[in-house]
Amino acid sequence: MTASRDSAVYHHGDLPNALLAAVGEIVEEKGAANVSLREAARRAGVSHSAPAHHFKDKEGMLAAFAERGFEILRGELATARESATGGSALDRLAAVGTAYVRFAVHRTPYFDVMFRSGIDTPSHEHLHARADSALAVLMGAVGDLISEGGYTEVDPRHVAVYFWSLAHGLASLAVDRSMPPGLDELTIEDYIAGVFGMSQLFNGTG
Amino acid sequence: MTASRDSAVYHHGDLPNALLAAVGEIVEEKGAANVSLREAARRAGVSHSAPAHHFKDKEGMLAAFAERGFEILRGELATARESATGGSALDRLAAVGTAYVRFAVHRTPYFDVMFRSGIDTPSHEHLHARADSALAVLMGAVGDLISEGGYTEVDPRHVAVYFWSLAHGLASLAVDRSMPPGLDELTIEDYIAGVFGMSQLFNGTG
DNA sequence: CCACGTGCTAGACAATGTCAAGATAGAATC
DNA sequence: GATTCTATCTTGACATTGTCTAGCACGTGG
Repeated sequence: MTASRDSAVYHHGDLPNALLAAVGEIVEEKGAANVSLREAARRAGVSHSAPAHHFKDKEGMLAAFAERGFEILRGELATARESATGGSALDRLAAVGTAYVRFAVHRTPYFDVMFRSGIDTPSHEHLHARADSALAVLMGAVGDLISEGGYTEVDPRHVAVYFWSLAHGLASLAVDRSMPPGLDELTIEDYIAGVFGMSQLFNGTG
Repeated sequence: MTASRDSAVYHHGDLPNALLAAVGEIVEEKGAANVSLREAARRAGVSHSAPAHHFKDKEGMLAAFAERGFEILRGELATARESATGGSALDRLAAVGTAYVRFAVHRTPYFDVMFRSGIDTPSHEHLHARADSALAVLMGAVGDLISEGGYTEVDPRHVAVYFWSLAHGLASLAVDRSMPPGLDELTIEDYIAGVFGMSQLFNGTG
């Protein structure tokens, strides 16, 4: 309310949010590789070097955007896990994996910046923490499976990486729309169901 | 021999290759996001706009580099598949998946440009063909599994996407060095063995 | 009413992608 | 062997970008 005077307001009011919103638009329109500080500034209606005051540099702005993405992802993974409380640990794990892929598909700009914009996550402390926090939901579901299923012969770390690989891989393929040739006739949802359904084969061991 | 006179040779002799080699160096040193036409030209010892003559534009150069990557990948996948001829179809599939991940780990610059540089693969006809060609090896191994194992209740397309997701996901995580927190004590090879070993659970169905 | 700091602007610089125009050398043609 | 021809590369220019330095605007506290 305060900051919507016209155009030449000196103090924007909420520039960081406006800039991150602009980043989202740009990624959607032109891809993560074509985000620029100046374009974001233009869309927010501020001068070309205003962004530098809130984010250290270009990578800083992308990191802030990615941070927000990890927060959302964490929320969606947690929701999925909880809403599958009734089922088995495997069901819950599949639900988390499904939510992961859906996040990538429905919030592609976030996914792109988070994983394929070339930003070095570990070097951004805050971002790194948020990423771990989102991942912790998956790890928790894996922990459930291990303890509940009594998989004594399987290394829990392998199970964790297995599910994350599956989810992340399917998400990447889906976002790239690079399904194997002749296989793009099925919808993403079909593949999600198929791929995570295949993980149900875990029941075979014990 | 002919083109290694000194520096000021007008006709380089093999500029395209020299440029692509330079791209490989740059990606390794500064990441795929920081490749530039001019830097590549500098390393090849030619003028700043020489690359444009061989590759339409920056994306064209990256596409050519990615093309080369898909050729190598195809070769390594095919070799893996053949060298596991003795084993079961599932063994062969795991061997192909393993080779995929190893390619990503050992030839990271290629993998980065192929999958995370933001180039739009489908829009580059030649590149698209090479990508499909590499993928065909995986698809072939999946076909073997289906026909040999008699999996009547499973959609072959799901199996294909399942294995590709697994391989591509693990490859991405490995390249990003973003194993779940506390899980980076195992080597990539451990995880490759663990993850594809877990696929052996397929034997449970049939 | 005046310092004062936060939030932004203004101007400059080197680097980049891309385009237009020209130079150079080796092959083709006669 | 001289003359076109063509692929290959150079030079110069321009708009755009990231980043740096300096300065301006405005609300707050004295």
